[in-house]
Amino acid sequence: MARRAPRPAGATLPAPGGPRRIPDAAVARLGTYHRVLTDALAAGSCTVSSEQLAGLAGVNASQVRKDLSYLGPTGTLGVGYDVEHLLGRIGVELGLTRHWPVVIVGAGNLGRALANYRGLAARGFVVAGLVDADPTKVGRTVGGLAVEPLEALEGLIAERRVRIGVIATPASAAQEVADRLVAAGVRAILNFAPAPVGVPPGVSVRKVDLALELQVLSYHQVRATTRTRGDGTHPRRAAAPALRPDPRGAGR
Amino acid sequence: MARRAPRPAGATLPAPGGPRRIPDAAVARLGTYHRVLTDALAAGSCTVSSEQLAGLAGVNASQVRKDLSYLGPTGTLGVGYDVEHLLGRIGVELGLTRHWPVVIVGAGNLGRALANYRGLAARGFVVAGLVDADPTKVGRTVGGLAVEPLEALEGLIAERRVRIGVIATPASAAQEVADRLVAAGVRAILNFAPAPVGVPPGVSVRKVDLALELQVLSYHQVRATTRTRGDGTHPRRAAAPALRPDPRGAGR
DNA sequence: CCCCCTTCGTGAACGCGTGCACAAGCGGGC
DNA sequence: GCCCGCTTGTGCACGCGTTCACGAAGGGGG
Repeated sequence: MARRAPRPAGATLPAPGGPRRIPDAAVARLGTYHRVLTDALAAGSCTVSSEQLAGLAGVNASQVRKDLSYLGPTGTLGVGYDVEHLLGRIGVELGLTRHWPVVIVGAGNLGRALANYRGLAARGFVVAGLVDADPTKVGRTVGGLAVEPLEALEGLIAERRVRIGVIATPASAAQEVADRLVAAGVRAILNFAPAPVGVPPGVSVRKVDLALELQVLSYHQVRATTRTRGDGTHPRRAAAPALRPDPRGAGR
Repeated sequence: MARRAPRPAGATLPAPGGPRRIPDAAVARLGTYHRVLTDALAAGSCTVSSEQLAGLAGVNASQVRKDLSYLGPTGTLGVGYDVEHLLGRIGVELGLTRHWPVVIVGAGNLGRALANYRGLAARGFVVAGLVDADPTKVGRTVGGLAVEPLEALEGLIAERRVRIGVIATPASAAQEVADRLVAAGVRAILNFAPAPVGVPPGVSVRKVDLALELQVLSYHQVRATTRTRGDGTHPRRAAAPALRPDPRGAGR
């Protein structure tokens, strides 16, 4: 096959009149902005500047402006951003204005914790089903929801219009569960199992691996101790996400 | 436009005898390799090629080789990597050979799930303490561990040599907890609270926000539906992490 | 009515992470 | 003993994400 794709001309330019596509990293930050803006609105703020918002979200002010620019012109030039308007704008773009039925596969520690977690419902993610392969877990009630057998997965997805699935099973079952989710119509998967899942194009997957996060921290500790400031001028920016002290903690 | 720094000779080499620093993204993948290699060893494999390992971990083969090259020469040229040797090498670098006492702050749904999670202990992360500010939760036993009052945090960290802290509290308490953790000697924090925490230099922080992950998926769904492939040639690589089918699923 | 201060939006540069292609080198077969 | 195939390790280029710096524009004070 052609060595090195000849770089199709125009690939850089997305589409002249097409709607902007927002990079994942920016989408994640927009979600953060949405949360802190909700708090700010409750606290009585009508407008915020990019600098204020940056302080609340723990990022750079330039970053805030660039992220918000993906939404089109949303701010007033000498004033800042209207909190209410901005919340609406982000909500529409991220789909937070509607309800997203979610199915959780696996009623273990993590699955149950997620089913109980209020933070999900607060952002429009309704746990429409919780299934488990273990018959002894079926029927138990978790967070006002009965655990259903794994066999009910497909019917449940179709009936309740589920578009997002959460895999909270052991690694060995992850791929099979993913296949069934996709076959049943799920288009987005959040995978907590420590195993990679392959999905066909058009399906989104995001992976969260708790042990992996701790391993990265562990590595930082090993580095910090084995070479206790032996060479480096500064300990790298391994930490300290450039967050200024900010006297008042996010309005708690 | 070659103003681009003329590449000072020797600048590429960090330090002749100095240990190489590994980017966080690579460290995370090394953790994944460690896990799949453990499985492979149990399954009887003595050596693996970068291509095999890539298939198991769900990444590119080049990526595997580049990541492993951070560890120094670890492979045999015509054969591949010795599984046992590689496991040892990664384990040392990531600090998986020792035990890391961990304290979990917040005995809510998530905190309890983490305390029960066996995947942590399997990688050397021992939950040395579980504390909560709510008096009604103190004394309850979770995963063979009694919930202790928040006041016991400092003593517990000092006594059990805790270096890693996990914040599983509401957002409003996150910064205060982080400050106390750092003051008590914790050098690495895993933050599950949906709020940014500021720490002094030298302390590592990683953040996991469950609702945020779902919001990113939600955004993908919104985009996929509002513009049902009306323009893009391909749906972007929004998903499909370049994982080839790979007939034999990771041992399942 | 004019001027200055504030603040957004964005073009450009920098650095990082990712993927490709190739040279170097080891092991097995004949 | 020699050759051939397989696999590692790495230089290189591309694209993305982040940050800086500046032009444009609106509001308030004199």
